[in-house]
Amino acid sequence: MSNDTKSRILDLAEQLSRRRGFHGFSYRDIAEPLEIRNAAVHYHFPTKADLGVALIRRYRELLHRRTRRFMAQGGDPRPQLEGLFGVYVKDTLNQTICPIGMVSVEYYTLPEEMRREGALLVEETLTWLTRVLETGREQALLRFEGPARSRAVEVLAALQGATQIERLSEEGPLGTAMTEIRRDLGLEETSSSPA
Amino acid sequence: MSNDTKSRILDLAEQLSRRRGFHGFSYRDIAEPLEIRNAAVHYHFPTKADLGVALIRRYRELLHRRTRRFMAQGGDPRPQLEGLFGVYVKDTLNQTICPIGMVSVEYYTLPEEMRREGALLVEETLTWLTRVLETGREQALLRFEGPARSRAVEVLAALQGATQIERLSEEGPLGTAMTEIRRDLGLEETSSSPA
DNA sequence: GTCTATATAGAGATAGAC
DNA sequence: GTCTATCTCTATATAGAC
Repeated sequence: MSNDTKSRILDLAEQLSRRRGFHGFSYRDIAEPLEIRNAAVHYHFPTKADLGVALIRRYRELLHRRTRRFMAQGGDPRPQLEGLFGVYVKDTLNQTICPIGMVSVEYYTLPEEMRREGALLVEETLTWLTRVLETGREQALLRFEGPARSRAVEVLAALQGATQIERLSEEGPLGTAMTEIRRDLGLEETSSSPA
Repeated sequence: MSNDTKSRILDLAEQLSRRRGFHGFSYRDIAEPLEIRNAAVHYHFPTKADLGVALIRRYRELLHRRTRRFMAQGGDPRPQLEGLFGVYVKDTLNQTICPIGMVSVEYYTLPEEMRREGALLVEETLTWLTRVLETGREQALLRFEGPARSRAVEVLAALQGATQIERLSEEGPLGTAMTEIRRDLGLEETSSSPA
């Protein structure tokens, strides 16, 4: 069915844009592997801006699905945090970066609506992460000073930056950053990611 | 003289690439404001790859000039650290990001030699920053646990990420990140950047 | 919903005169 | 060292048949 084609376009476009940047892939790069024509892609997404907006919007919906339960009824914040780390680890395995980094770097060349979607993604991510950190501190599972929101900003920035630097360094900056973040939050090293 | 043209090309190309990404500007964007022709730019930089490599190499040389004295004979590491912060603050004022972020995000679409230059820039920055942190700890001016190199990775990643997120958030993530970094390093808040 | 065919614009790059 | 002129390629996008 056609809905399937639309999803496959989105899947591929998301991978390509997060690997090569939004201007680093073309309709041809979408059409060829899917064995459809250029015009078929335009049928589903008339302009590239439409495609870009759909991409980020879908990513936001994924975030909502993953965080809804915690936002509604709380719970152990540690798996939430490790889940976030896992997203970035997966990105490095896939040679991708998170959409926030993509939108940030190409910001001034992107259509207005993509910028807005990117801003919403940042806001929603920070709101959730702030809640995770605050809950962890209340439950004495995390230990840190200052506003939880500020910590959330630092953690998000560090994860995003480290995932990008991963491409330019052989020493595993993401793993290093995660270790340091855990340390900053008073989280003892567990099974994964030894220093 | 022609040398002047070459410098002006580099100046403009650096600003454009760090504002819009390396694929976000064209020879035309260089030629027009400088009131020269497309071909004149190609005379100085035959290919865009040549231009990109020259850009990062020049940035590396700037880093060397700024850090040479400290690397040679040490000194107070605090102005070094604040100088680093200042670089990122200036970036947000200029609507630019550091070249590491640019190269990282567009990595898989960039010519091999630009990738290598980016990797060198990261390595040299981390070497210097590690030395700054280590020296600060030895002199009891900074307080943190774990390897200085790991801290350096986290700090660099956080600054890079925060500078990017600055474009997507109104709450001043870079200032927030700097405050948190200072806190993590046991640096008391001084004049600038209140929480 | 997908196709063929094509319009239009812009990119990076080069030849050769001055 | 800079110019005019042009080449080639690729991009996004659209018209209209099936």
